Amino acid sequence: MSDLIEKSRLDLSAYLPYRLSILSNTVSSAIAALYEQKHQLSVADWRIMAVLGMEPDRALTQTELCSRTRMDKVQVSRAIKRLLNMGHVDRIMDPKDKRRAYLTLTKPGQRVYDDVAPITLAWERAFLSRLSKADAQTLDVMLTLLQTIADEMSVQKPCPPSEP
Amino acid sequence: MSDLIEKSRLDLSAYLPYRLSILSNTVSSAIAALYEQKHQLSVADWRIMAVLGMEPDRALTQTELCSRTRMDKVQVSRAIKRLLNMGHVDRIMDPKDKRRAYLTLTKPGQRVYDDVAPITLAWERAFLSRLSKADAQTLDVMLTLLQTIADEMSVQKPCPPSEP
DNA sequence: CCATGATAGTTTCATTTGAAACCAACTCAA
DNA sequence: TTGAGTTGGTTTCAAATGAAACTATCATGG
Repeated sequence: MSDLIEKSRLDLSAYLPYRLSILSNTVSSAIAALYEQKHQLSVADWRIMAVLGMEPDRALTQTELCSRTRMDKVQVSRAIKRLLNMGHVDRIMDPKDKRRAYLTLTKPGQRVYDDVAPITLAWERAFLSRLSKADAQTLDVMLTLLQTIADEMSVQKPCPPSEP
Repeated sequence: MSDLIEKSRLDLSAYLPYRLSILSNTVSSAIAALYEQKHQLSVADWRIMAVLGMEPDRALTQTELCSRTRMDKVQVSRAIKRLLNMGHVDRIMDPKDKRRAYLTLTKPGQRVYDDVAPITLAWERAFLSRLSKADAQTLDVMLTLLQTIADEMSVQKPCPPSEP
């Protein structure tokens, strides 16, 4: 039997961070398989498109995309470059601030979005349908809680050695 | 309110695979921070050491390490190379089958293991202590279930076009 | 105005990664 | 035997990644 609490020996297969990592990878790659080959999109590319497609009327800057996707600005910059080349997104300069540009999906980009989004949602729905309604709700609450804890426990960066 | 079941619009922040990915990354990097700088170990390196340290008496081949860590053979090969250079693992040829070699932790490797393993376990314990005992058990069961579902849903590779 | 510093985003460069090719050793059937 | 196919593990090469440096623009205090 397995008990997550009382453990004193490190067994990878029972180790929470490892299990989370395996689970996340399994899920991510199963879903990526649904769009990667078909539309030549990387996970980063699709994340950008997913956010842009969510509110088609609202244009976002790269900085906003960073926080929405939790990717860093270099990743976002490169994904945008690819998406521009593929003609999936459009970029218009902010006339008020020439550093910024607003990004939206193009018509073809919208079509890709309209193809992929339902597929990924269907996957999620199929996945969750394997759980009871109660379990699905528990999972939802649990994930939120776990993320909160993880965030709090990440903040503890080692103090820099005090300067004399 | 959030309901994992009834969704028809893709909202990344409520999307299970995305949430899993963020959570896993948050946890992994928090833990990696505990040993990466201190011992110059990558996550792959540490996984190998964790498995080798678990049963110090038993020597494992790289192939066995692959399945225990769920890393592929290239990753394992490179991690082993680094660990050999650092003097943390020892490799002895199988006299019966010259392709194989058995790997174990060296004395210094053991010392590193004995330093790191308790730290990572302590992190996990601290994390889990934020949950009620009941929640921790629920989490354990849930993770096992989710992994089973994810595995099943991954198998469905597209059928190769039938040959005439 | 101008200097200083912050912001938005890009590029560079060294390192890491992944896939596929590769090598060497083994098995087994003819 | 031997030679066709496997298995265990490594190398190669091109593409992905990350950190840090860089460009360009804006904001602000003097």
